[in-house]
Amino acid sequence: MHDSRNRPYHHGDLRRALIQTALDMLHEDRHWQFTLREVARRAGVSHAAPYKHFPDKAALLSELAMLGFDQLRDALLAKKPRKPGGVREELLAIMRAYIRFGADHPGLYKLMYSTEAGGAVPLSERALGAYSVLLDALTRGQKSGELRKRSLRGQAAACWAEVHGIAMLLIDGWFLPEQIGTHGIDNALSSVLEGLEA
Amino acid sequence: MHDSRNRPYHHGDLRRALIQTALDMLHEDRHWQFTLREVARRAGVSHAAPYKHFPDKAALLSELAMLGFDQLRDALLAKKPRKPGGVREELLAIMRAYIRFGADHPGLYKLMYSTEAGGAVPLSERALGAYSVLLDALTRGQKSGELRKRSLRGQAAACWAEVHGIAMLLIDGWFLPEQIGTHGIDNALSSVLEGLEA
DNA sequence: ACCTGAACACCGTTCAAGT
DNA sequence: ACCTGAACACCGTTCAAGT
Repeated sequence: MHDSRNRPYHHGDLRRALIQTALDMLHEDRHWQFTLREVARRAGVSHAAPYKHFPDKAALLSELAMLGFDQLRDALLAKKPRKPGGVREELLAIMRAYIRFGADHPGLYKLMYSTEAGGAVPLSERALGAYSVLLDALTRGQKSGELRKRSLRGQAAACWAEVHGIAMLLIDGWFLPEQIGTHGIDNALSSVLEGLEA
Repeated sequence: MHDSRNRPYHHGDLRRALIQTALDMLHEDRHWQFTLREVARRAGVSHAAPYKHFPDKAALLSELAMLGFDQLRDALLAKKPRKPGGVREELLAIMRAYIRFGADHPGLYKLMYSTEAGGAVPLSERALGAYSVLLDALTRGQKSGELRKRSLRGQAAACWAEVHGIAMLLIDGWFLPEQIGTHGIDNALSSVLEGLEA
């Protein structure tokens, strides 16, 4: 009962197709409350087919979250100024890129941080990839004397919480972009950075 | 088919009982993914009974979120230092109380900020109650000259995002309390405040 | 006025059976 | 090896019927 022209019984790469379909839905809906059956439907397979590639729905969500952290790391690395410049500029660029990633991928971003979704082990290897971009910049800042030589973890926590907070508030509509704007966000980021500077 | 001794057919105050039961479950489970049927079960009524008091599940969640913001406002007001003191001490106390509220009521806190849950209008009247505690302190700080005379909204955004970020990261297990600790959190808060000071 | 029980259209998940 | 279709135990929601 399948269309033998362009839908063979064996899908070929259903695992990848399911992931891509889910990513599309994550982007359309701005949240991760989609059903596994709907993903299967859009991928053109029966609702039982996904279970041959993922043990359960949580496993698919977890996979998506890990891919999200990879994308986030890449987004942060891409925004690193190529010219030497000050560490402050670099940190600002990283934090802006972080917030933009959240605003651009609301569903995926919320999934990445939701324990209900995947039971992803906090600070798993994949999340550390993105985190270490921030940590590296702070380390350089302390070495060059631009930042106070305080606990790296504390400084990282301050930056991370600020960008995570801004991203979440933006995504959930608490910061109206036309009210707070890029200007207001930059002010908030500057406040945090000034507190770290020597 | 009901127990006529202590469970009359007419519950009496089922609406309040449903809210209290849901609050209990929110506290037990650390998230708001409970079922309405389970709330009804624990309240000792049929799964259809809640619909006589709330149009749908979202309405109950919305009610819980609004009560949460009231509680948050009370928690912030309770922590205001009674003696004059500096605005910095006052802001620190407010921010610490905010984070503690989130850590102490993880399920309720996440519900309050989740758009998926209630479709609660962002910055509704009830949320403004808590927000204005922060805004008032910042206003006093600008008037007394302790804080730079910049955009109030920007300063509030910086503080709010920081405490919201810390609360969310704590709740979801990204900040291990034994690793970051009260010390690390205070450092993060100080970084933000120093950026606001004149 | 307030609550129940059956019913409907969904889920996530399992499993024998098909190709 | 990979997918389907029926089945099970759940949901949220509705509605006629009971008290």
